[in-house]
This record gives sequence, structure tokens and C-alpha cells, in this order.
Amino acid sequence: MLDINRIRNNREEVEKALLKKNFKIDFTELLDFDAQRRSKIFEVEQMKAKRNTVSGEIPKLKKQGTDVTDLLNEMKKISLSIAELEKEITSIEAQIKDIMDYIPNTPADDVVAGDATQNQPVRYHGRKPEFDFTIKDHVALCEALGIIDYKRGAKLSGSGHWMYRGDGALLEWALLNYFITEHIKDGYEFILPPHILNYECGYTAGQFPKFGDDVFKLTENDQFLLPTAETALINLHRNEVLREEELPKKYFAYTPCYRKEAGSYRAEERGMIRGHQFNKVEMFQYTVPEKSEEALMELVAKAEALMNGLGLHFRLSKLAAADCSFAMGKTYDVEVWIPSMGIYKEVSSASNAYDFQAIRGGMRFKRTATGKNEYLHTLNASGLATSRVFPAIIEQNQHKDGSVTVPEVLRKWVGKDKLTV
RNA sequence: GGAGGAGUAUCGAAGUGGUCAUAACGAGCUCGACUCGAAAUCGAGUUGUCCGAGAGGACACGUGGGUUCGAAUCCCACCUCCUCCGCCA
Repeated sequence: MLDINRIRNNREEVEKALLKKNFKIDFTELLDFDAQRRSKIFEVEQMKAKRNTVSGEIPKLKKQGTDVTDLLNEMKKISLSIAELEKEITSIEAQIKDIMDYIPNTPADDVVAGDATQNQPVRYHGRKPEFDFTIKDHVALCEALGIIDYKRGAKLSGSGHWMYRGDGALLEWALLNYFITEHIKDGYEFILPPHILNYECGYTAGQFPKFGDDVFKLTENDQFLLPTAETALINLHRNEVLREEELPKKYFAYTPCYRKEAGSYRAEERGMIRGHQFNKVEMFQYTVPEKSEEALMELVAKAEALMNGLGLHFRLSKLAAADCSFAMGKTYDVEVWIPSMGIYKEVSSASNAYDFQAIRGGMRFKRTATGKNEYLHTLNASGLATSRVFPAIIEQNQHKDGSVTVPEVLRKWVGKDKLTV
């Protein structure tokens, strides 16, 4: 949620920034509601002040034996007027919220306008693997190796589901172990949150109400299956005031991610590139505003380091405004090379939400110097999503005979150097 | 799932229809005094949001409604926690 004071005071600047995300809005209606709200609040508060005064005097007058019947009648009228005005204010506030809830975060100044076509590669890591034989895609390789069972995944659930088995399960688990070990080394706290979250969690994250259809909703209680651990981690400190000294808070969590991915699967996204359930480790930071850019760079560097540790070829891209998600003001994607597709696919998205999510979730900190509460900045980054890293390893490390070299850092968990048919 | 109990500031807790909710009382914390220093003791301070240029005002006792001139207090619904029973990895 944007700060309405900012819209009131810097209307054109905000409108312009939102245009970079291809979001056109005229704030006239919103600001009109805002003005109405404030004037009505002023009115109702004056009435309440009177009611409070008179209500305090009534028992005194009664004690003196004065007849207060007329006074009671008058107060009754005032109470009715107050109730009416409050109803109007509630309605105006609901209309304001309806508008605000659908306005995305503004992109940072250094983020370029436009959609994904305007994304800018920042740097490339490792060498693009070259093969002197006809390569296979990860689906063919995994099936031949017997490490991913796509057919039975679909049999158990439906399309867009797969099943890890044997060395495949070990390799998947090894990735998670590798990520976890590195994050702990860097001083991040390990969280295993609930996977079933309540509506408020989705609202704070920016998922609801606009993107509510993207998640699996449970029929009772407005609960849903988390689409990413970010949705859980952003809510750890919802409606809390943290002390400045305890910042930054650095967390990471492992959870499966459940996503509807409604619409038709694109043919090129076969296998495990896009599924309804995938494993991901998510990094998260709560920081003071002046430190959030630094934190974003740290998260990006961590994601890159994990990828370098695996020895994969990948690149870092800075997203254009309209490719940043709803709640985010700046995003870097780590994208791994998928040889069979001939493109780079996102394995990590590192974003700064600035105060957008903090405002939605009432997350603040007390600044020691001033004693005032201010909104936190929140940042998240995958570290990493296995479902894209796995196929990249299989494809980039494949050999002519269909065997696959296991990255060095994973061998202690997989128990072998090479997966063979 | 059933029965009962509870939710008040950082914590414990008082308040059960109106002159004390910036909340009694106790503890913690911060600053100061005393001290060589510390403990003890004494003194002061210690919630947030909204409206307002300011003066000031309003709101908040788990959440949302209701009754009333007036609600922490009475009524209803919901949420969370605790105890017991049932079930269960």
C-alpha cells in the first residue's frame, strides 16, 4: 500500500512513477474521498468531544437533583448524528481502501519503464556450456535416469506435477541442504513456517485482493496454500514495532510453493520448469529505510554465490518496472541457462518492497534517535528455487551417454559424483 | 469435535455502568541522586493511531457488532490461548 500522504503531497510524481509500470491512474477521485474523510472526521470528533463533556456532567447534575430529561434527549440526538456520520466515514474509508488496495508499488527512480522486453542483463557468470553431441532436455534425461517420474506425478495429482525418486529425490534434497547450510553460515535464522496461511498474510504480501486467484484457496476460513515462503516471512512481524537495534532481521525458510498457474502450459515449459508445486528456499530481510538498498545487494550477491557454487552458467538481470511484481519497487532476477530451451530462466528474484508491504502489514520500528515509529523496509530473494536449478544442472552437466555430473558441493549429500543410466 | 476458563501497557495484575485508562498496585527498562564502584534506597520518565498550521481534540481494554445520554464493565458473534475429555502422527 502506498502512503496516502505521499499521494496527497506528490501526486504527479506518484502518477508518473506508476506509469513506468504501465499503471495509469488519476488520483482525483481518491483525493476527493480523502478530503471528505478528513472533514467528516473533524466534524464527528467535535460532536464526540461535546458528548464526552456532557456525559461527564450528567451524573453531577443528577446528584444535585436537577432534572436532566431534556439533556438526555439532546444527547440522544447527538449520538444518532454521530452514528450516522461514522457510517459515512466507514463507507468513505472502504472506498479509499478499495482504490488503494489495487495500486501497485512505485518503481524506484533507477528502474527503467516498460515490460520484460526492457529488462537489462547486468552481468554473466560462468561459461555457456558447449556440447559436441546432440543434447537432450531435462525431461528426457531425467526419465532415462529414472530420477523424476512425470507420469506418476500426474497420476497422483494432475498435470503440472512430478515426483522425485531415488537419486532425483537425493539431488533435490541435496540442493536444499546446500542452500540451508550457506544461509546459516551467513547468519540468517532458519524458519519452517506453516504452509496454510490466513487471508491477512496474503493481504500483507500484496497477494490479496488483486491476485487471489493465483493461489490454492482452502474452502474454509479464508486460508490458502502459500505460493512462496515470502508470504509467510513477511508476516512474522505483522503489526509489531521492532527496536532499531534488532535490525536488520535476516530470515530464510524452506517451503514448497503452491501455485495455480492457471491457463495453458506453454509447450516449451514442459518438465519441471513450471509446476503447481515446487521447492524453494526464500531469504528475507527487515531493515531500516536507509539500509535497504545495501540489503538488496547482499541478497543478490548471496543468490549469485549459491549459483556460482553449483558451477552453473547464469546471468543477473535488472527488471524493468512493469516486470517487477505488484508489491515490489526494484527487482533483480538471477537467471540460469537452460540449454534445451536456449534461454535464461529465473531461479531467484531479489526484490526491495521498500515500505509497501510494511504499510499493508503495520510493520514499524522505533528509531532510537527520535523515539518515533517508522515503517520498515522489507526485502525478499529466492535462495534458490530448486525446480529451475535442478533441470539446469541436469542439462548443463549432461554427457553424451546420458549421464550427469553432480556438482561438487552436492556430492556429500547425493553420495555420488555422477548419475548414470 | 465436546465442556469449562481467560484475553487490560514490556510483563504480572486491579478495575464489573459515570469525578481518574497518559490505566491503581507490583516488576522490568531509561535517566538522575546517593556510592570509590555496585547492591539497596530515593526521585523522574516509560503505548500507539488518527484529525488539526497550532492550541487542542478524537479513538483504542482480543476483533467486530448491539444495548445506553454514557460500556473495560451488560448482550451477541468471531478469533486466540489455557485446562479437562475425545481423537491422533
